[in-house]
Amino acid sequence: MILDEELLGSLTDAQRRAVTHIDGPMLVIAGPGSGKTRVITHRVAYLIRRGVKPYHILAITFTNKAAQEMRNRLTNLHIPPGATICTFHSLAARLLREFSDKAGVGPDFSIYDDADQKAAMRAVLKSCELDTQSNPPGRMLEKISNFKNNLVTPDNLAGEEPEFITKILAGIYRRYQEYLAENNALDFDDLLMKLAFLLRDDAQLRDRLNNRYQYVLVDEYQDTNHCQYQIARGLALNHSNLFVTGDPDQSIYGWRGADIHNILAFEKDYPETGVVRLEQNFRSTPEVLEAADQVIRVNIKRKVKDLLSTRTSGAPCELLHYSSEYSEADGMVRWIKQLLEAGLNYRDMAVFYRVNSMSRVLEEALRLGHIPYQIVRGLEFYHRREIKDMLAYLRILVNPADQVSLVRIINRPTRGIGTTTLNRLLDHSQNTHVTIWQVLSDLEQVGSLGVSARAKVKKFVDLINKLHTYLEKPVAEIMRKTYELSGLEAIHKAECHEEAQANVKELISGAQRYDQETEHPTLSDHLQQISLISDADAYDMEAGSVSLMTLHAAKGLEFPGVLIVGVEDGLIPHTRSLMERQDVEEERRLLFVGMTRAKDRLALSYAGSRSFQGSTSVQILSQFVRGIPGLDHKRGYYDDLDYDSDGTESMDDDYPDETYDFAVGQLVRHPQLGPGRIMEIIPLRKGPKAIVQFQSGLRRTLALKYANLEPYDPYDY
DNA sequence: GGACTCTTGGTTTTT
DNA sequence: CCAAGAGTCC
Repeated sequence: MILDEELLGSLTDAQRRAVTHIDGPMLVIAGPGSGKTRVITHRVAYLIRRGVKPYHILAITFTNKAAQEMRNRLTNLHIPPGATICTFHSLAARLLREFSDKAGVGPDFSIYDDADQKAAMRAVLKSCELDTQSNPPGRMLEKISNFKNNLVTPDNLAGEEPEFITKILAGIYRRYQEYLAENNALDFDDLLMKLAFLLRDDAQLRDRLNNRYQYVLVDEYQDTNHCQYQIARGLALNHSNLFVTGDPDQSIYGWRGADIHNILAFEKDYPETGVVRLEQNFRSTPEVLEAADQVIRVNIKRKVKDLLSTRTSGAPCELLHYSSEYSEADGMVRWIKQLLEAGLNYRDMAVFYRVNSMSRVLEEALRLGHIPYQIVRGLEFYHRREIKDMLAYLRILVNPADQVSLVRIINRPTRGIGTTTLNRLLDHSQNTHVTIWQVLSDLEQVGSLGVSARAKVKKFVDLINKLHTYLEKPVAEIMRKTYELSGLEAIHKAECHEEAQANVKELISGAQRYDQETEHPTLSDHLQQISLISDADAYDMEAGSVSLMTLHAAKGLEFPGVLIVGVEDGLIPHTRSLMERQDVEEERRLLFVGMTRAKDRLALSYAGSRSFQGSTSVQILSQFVRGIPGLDHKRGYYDDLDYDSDGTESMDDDYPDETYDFAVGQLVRHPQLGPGRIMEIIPLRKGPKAIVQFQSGLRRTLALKYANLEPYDPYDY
């Protein structure tokens, strides 16, 4: 224990209490910039120094990137390796692979991404003779995803609701699951669901895993969904050494099934819980925190928490106003140059936006301004055609049952196998209940096939068989051979498609890195890892460039200078969250997360007009920011359109500085009408009126002055 | 069987 | 406005 001081010396009392907590459940409510990552890392280090074997520790992070970083930090602390540090999804993939017999899948299962899922769903709808017009695959999948996130199986569903629509959906869900099983494939949600079921139903396996992972740590617990909740619970059932950290104010994945109640109710779920609050913020200036607090404080569903900056006063936060997204983009370039002059490096700056589509205009401006930048979108690479083609070939090598991948490349490059031939093969497979690969291997059985078609298919089968012989080689080598022998390389060369060649090269060097870093590299394992890569994983801290990313991807990062663009109604909060999900609070949290990434300089910008899907619409400043004090409201410089013809400013007339006691989206109680939610606030000269949607279904417009509304909180803490 | 054009639809966030 | 899917023509 002599070593402890060296490890703990730099920590605050609260951090130290969290790090040194030994047995039993522990909840760390950690505000932004409170050193949460540090606490988790140090805790892992502390446990190991106390004699806990590294392989008894499981730390679950939100992204692969975060896992990688934690591993690096531990190495820097001279902690011996061996702890399992990964995301929920990679953990699930790993365990399902290890216990594939119990999970009812082949160990080399494919992991289907969005596009694969859609292809699978199309095939299912086709086999059910349903058209994709009235049954959009995307919507079906969204519903199915929700079911899976809540551990609802087709069987549960069939019994539950007798409604016609649900019945059809249950049938499709069932067929979809069967189809995936036939393909030896799992989608993202399956990974979690299968593991959760395994932990629930197989006590022997659960005990074994409880024994293996005696200390379980979960980061970003506020963004866990029901599946993940059950997995965490199952893993810690016997020892209760469950250590979770999170911040309810930073829960931004509700739309994906994340349930903020998991963290809010942790103390109830685990009565023995020790709780530590980390409220000091070491990251941001008081100015940044004050602005961020103004945004978040309006939320109802939260535990009130002060953000206490440990830093001295800095620059005021700016609010920049432009006429259009183009002048906003120019403004961004000027903002970057200003910060550069003030002594920051490009890598110290980041620009966040609500939707990916906003990056285009920004990119153009950056290129024009000769500013180095990186767009943090790791998935983009894997969505490219040439990469998907390569991966489809590789998947078939390890998982011949994978029809989705097979269909993708059986005629790519074109080898004369058209839709007719393909359909004959698929039909035969389905009618005789023989896997597609067996059908291909025994073409004589398919009577409907002509001689020439048969020869062409045979050639394809020979190709795959040939590639099979390389399967024991290093992964990079298999890829090289695949690229060459499949003919993909030839068509890329013939088409002078240099970008495609470069991308495949990049894919191969990724494999090379994997080969070197991994103890027992296999193609199958590498493919599964690739499937679980996320956008955020692409962020390169070392690069000397300005980072551009969505607000979601910004989670967990920090930058000396942050600019958030498009702070407008309709974007933050997004129109769709206002319409459908009634979850305006999550949008508020999203902006809060973005703002609290800033260490020293924070700027928000908005444009008076923005073109969107071809048409231009008038935009106004986000309701989240309207009227909050402490923001230095400026027009974008050089932005002629922002000035009236006489040169005077008129902005204050457009956006009254009024502050309301109530906000859109807020839950309120009316003395007579009961609980409801504020849908809209209309500023009038006589005072603001609110449109309130009551729980009873009634919708009324009330003058706030007279309505006697009071804040309503359905959740008691 | 394959390449090309036309149409339609879609508003976000992602493991 | 732009991409994916459907339809059309060779």
